[in-house]
Formats: sequence, structure tokens, C-alpha cells
Amino acid sequence: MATIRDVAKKAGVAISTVSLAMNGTGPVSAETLKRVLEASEAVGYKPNVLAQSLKRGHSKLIGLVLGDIGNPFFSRLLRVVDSILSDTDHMVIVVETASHAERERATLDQLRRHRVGGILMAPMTNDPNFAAFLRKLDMPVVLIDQNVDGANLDFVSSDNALATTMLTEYLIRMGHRRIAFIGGDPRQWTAALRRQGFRDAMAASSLPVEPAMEIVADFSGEKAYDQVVRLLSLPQRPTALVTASNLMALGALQAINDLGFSCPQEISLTGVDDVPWSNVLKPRLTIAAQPVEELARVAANFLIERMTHRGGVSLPPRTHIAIPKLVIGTSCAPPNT
Amino acid sequence: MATIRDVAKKAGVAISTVSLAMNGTGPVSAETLKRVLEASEAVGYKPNVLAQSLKRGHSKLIGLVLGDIGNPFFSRLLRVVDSILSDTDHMVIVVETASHAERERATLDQLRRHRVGGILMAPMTNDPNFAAFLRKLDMPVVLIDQNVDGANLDFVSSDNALATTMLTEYLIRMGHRRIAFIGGDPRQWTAALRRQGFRDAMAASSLPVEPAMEIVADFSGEKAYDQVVRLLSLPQRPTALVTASNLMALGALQAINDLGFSCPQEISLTGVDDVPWSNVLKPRLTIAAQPVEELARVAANFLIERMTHRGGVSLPPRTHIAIPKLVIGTSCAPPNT
DNA sequence: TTGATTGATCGAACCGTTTCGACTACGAAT
DNA sequence: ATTCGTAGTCGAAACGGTTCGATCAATCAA
Repeated sequence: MATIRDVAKKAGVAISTVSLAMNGTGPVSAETLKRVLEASEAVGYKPNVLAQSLKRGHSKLIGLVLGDIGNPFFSRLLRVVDSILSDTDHMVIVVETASHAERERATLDQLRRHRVGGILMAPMTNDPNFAAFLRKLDMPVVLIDQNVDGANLDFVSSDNALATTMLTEYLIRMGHRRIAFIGGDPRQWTAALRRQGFRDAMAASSLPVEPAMEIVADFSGEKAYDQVVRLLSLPQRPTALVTASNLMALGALQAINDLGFSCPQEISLTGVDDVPWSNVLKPRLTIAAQPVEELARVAANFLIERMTHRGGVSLPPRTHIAIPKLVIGTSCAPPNT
Repeated sequence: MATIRDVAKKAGVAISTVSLAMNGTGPVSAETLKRVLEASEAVGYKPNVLAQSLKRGHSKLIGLVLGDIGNPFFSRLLRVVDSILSDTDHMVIVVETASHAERERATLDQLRRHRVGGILMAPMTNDPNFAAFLRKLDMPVVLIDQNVDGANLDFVSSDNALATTMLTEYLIRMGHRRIAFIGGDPRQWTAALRRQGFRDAMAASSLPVEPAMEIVADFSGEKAYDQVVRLLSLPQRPTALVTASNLMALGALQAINDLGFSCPQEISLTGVDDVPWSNVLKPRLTIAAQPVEELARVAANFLIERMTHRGGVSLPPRTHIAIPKLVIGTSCAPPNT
């Protein structure tokens, strides 16, 4: 691999001059510039990013820490982030923490050792210890989707409470009264808010929320499937379901199908977050879609600002909350009583 | 950020001794080891990976170059690769080339500047120039899914011809004779093989393949949708469809639905490659599933071997072809004539 | 007693850049 | 004529590690 020394020797100038010439920093005569460029071309010089980064103090890599890459929400996020950051010559290191809390800290430590320029993270844990850990990290970090109380970092998300409120109100307007909610672990930021949004909507219409109708699963599909099977076997089963994620909605739909119920005739189903190719699903799900592109864009830009502005780490944290969009499908119908 | 110097000073030993102690390379007395470890802990020392990599000549990062992160095939691949490589302390840089041929070269160049330890790639292009480019790269590279003729690199894929042959034979056994094939650009390795597998199966049963029944789209869903709409509007429309990818199958299904046909009663549908949550799709697709986990695992291990063995770059290239699995769904039925 | 071996430690060179301060020439200002 | 500013170039010092060879004391064989 040709180094800057080879170029310097070939061009008959000092190493520093090559650096000045190639980066356009510092004055270089047209003559030397030409010679350097030719020499560089001749020896096939490619700057060693490692050396550049070492000198600079940090690399032009950014870490993207996600819980579940299989979730289309996150893979779409990755795509947009990757595309935006490539414009500023950054590359993205992706790590899946598989919802393991301890892996999150280890991952962040590892990224720090790598001296990444910044971190984009959808945290899974939300406890004070982790918040302290994040604060001590002392590098540009932007949180997406899930916040960490007390971390005091940039945060980008959609209005999670509004999402379930929209769905619940939609079902109520349609005539449903026995509505069940299948949510995630309420210790998670978004899970708690989505449950709250459901409760608020029910309360606003003076509808009771029986404990049996408010179920804790996780954002994956499997657990939701089991819970919905249980739910639909109750003597007093709900007429409509609000699920807290896309994968849960799919799990619920499968449970409905497998038990021989029909959706939407017997059970109405709604969910948060888009499902790819939802249009080939039958029925098409009625969902509160998060504007993933917007979230990714804003988050990436927050991060870029923090990385480029000197002292950007200590800028006051900003928050961006996007508004979800109700997408009406064919998975809801008035209750048939 | 504490450096090795800080540790050395705190422990009262030489820099080199700290290095020896921390890495377990070279003999260190129990006494010094203890002092170094304590000092390291006290100052909060985290080795600078950039410096280590610079010295070593390459980083412990590997590049994963994919055409389309949104495709579940690739996101599953990413997940497995990420998990396997993290065991050897590697991290993964993900780049989406969005099927842009020129972006592939640029991306590879960029990864080379970053001195990544190796590259895992699902190439989109397959031409002699690109093969030459890959050969000149002179670093550990493993190709997944799509091969590049003449590149002479490790290659991991499933038997693409067998996949469509299985599907076509299945349809033929069911009684279908007018079977259409919707494939990708045959300049792509897998697309060509999948078409070949279809042709072979048809020929083996002495069934004719009319040009109108063999359609070129791309692996995305949109184009397949358009083409299927056209196909089903023909006076002599096919009774069964073999699509060459998961996204295409979904696009085809949507087209069938939108035109008011019923699947499988009027049109049978099959596809290559799994669709996540295919079990909630109605009908459930009959597909030839690629063993993604196996592909990812083998590819990652090929790469690890090449990276760890010294001179691994010049090892003779290996090939691993996995066998796809026919997964029967409810999207096929005998033709109703 | 001497020479060889070994364990523990150290200093210095090196990886490939960037960048700071110094130096030279040369035209402009005084 | 002398000073000043500046364009152009250079050498050397970083950045933060690893590693090679040297040093030195202690152990051991002859």
C-alpha cells in the first residue's frame, strides 16, 4: 500500500507538502499541486484513514446501536441514516444488542474504544444507572425512538401516546367498548407512553379498562401471539385490539386467524408502526405509522451538528417529536353485537 | 481520555511494560501486573483502537456491502453476520449500495481506505471489469448470494437453479402447464440461474416456454407488480406464477388481488426466498426458502479464516452452495380448467 | 569462578498522517 | 535601502499504541 512518503518521494517534495496539496489546506503552487497529483495517481495512493483518525482524535465512523435489526422499523432507519451520513463521508457501524441490557453498555464501550465520531442509539434500557453511564460517555450521542430519563441527550421520536390514542379513538368512534391493549414492557419509554395513550383515550370516553384487557408482552410477535390466543379464549373477549408495535400486530393477526376468528368481522385489529408490504396483507392493517424517514433524518442531522460544531458535545440537548399518521386499512369494523 | 502513558506513569513502569501486561504478551511479574491493572482501572484507561489498528496495518472492522437493506434476506444476513463476528471482536460497517453499480466500487475503495480487515459483499454487478477490480483489491473478500465471474473469491450462496426448479416441478405435478416466470435482470448471477432452473424444469416435462411467459423485472416488488398486471391482462393468461424473489412474490400477490383474481383458485403463486411473517399472509406463500442463517454463518467463517491465517488472502477460493428448502403454503392449487 | 540462560523491564523506533513553527524569496510599503 | 508581509516549502513533533533489541540481575551448569 502506497503511503504519503511514496508520493512525496515520487513528486520530489516534502511529506507535509503532499498533505497540504491533497487536502487543499495551505498554499501550494500550481506546479507542485500538479506534480503531487500525478505522483499520487502514479503510485496509487489511498490515504490511510486510520492514521488520519488517530491524528484527529476520532474516526469518521458512527455507531448505530439497535435492539432488533429484523424489525423493519429499524432496518428502514438504518437505510436512511446510512444514506444521509454517507454524504458527510461517514460510515456506519451497526450493532444489534438483541435487547440485552448489558450488551448495550459493552457495545457503547467498544464504540468508544474505536473512537467513533458519534453514536445513534435506540436504547432498550431506561434506568438511572444507564443514564449516568450515558452522561459520562462524553461524546456526541443521539437517542432515537426510546428516551433515557436523565441522560440529557438529543432525542428523536414520534408521539407515542398520540399513536395509540388515535387508534383507540378510531375504534371507539366505530362503536367498540371492549378494547384490549397488548403492550410492551412499561419500563421502556415508548411502551409506557403507548399504554398511556390507550388509557387516556379510554378515559376520555369514560370507558373502563379492565386489568385483563391490558396485557404486557414485548415488542416481538411471538409473545403477542400467545397473549392474544389467551385473550380470545376468555369468556368475555374483546371486540377490538390495540397492539403496540408492528410485529405484535402481525402476531395478533396470526393468532386471530389460527383460532378461526375473522378479522375484522369478529375482531378489529390495529397496531403502531408500519409493516412493509402491508398492502398485500389481508386484511390491510389500520395503523398509526411513525414517520421513520423523518425520524432518521432529524436524528442524523442532530448528530452531524454535534459532531461538526466544536464543543458540540456540550450543546443543550434538543428533542424532536414527530406526529404519527393514522393509516386506515381494512382490519377494523363496527362490533357485531 | 486516558492513554497508555497515563497508566505507565501512575503505575511507575515503562509504557512498553503496560502494553505487555495488558495484552498478556511477554513476561510480567505478578507484582507489576497487579500495579498496572490497578493503575489502568484508576485512570479509566481504554485502549485506542485506532492506534492499535494503525500499528497492526488493518482494523478489526469488516465491511458488509449490500444492495438493499430493506430486503429481509439481507437484514437477516446482517443480523447473523453481526453476531458471529462480534465473537472475534470485530464490528461491522454496513453500506447499502442501492444497486448502483458505480457505488459498489466507490464503497469498496472507501472501505479499503479505512483499512477494514475484510469485506463481505453481495455484489450487484457481474462484469469482467468489476472482477478485475475485485482481484486487485488484495484483501480478504467473501462474496455472498451473487458471484462475480472471474473474481476468484470465496463464494457462498444457495442453489439458485434448484430453487426455481423445485417450485416449477411442484406446479407441474399439480397439473399446471401455462406457467409464467417473473425474473430479475439475467445479467445478475442469481437471476440467470433462477431463470435457468425454471427453464430446465419446463424442458424436463417437455413444456414450452413462450417468450411472453418469461418476464424480466428486477428483484423489487414494484416492477413485478406492473409486469404481473400486464401478464394477467393477456387473453391467454398463465395459471401459475414463479417469481424469483420474495419481494416480487409480494408484488405479484398484490397485483393478483388488485385485479380481482383469487389466489390460489385462479392463479397459483410461488416465490424464492422467505418472507418474514409469511404465516400471516393470506394465502401463505409456497416458496423455496434459502437457508439464510447457514449462508451467513459460512460466509462469516470463510472471512474469519482468511483474516486470521497469515497469507490468507492468497488461499485458493472456496465455494459453498446451500440447498434451498421447499416450503409449502396455501398459494397453489390445481388449475381449474 | 565464569559463562550462558532466562525473566523482567525499559527505551526507542515505527505505523501514516496532520500541523505547527521556521525558513526562504520576493514584491510592496516606508 | 530597509523593513514587512506573505506565498511556498520544509522538518519535526505529535497522535497512542506495539514490538524489537538492549540491559541487568538472578539463576544455573560446568
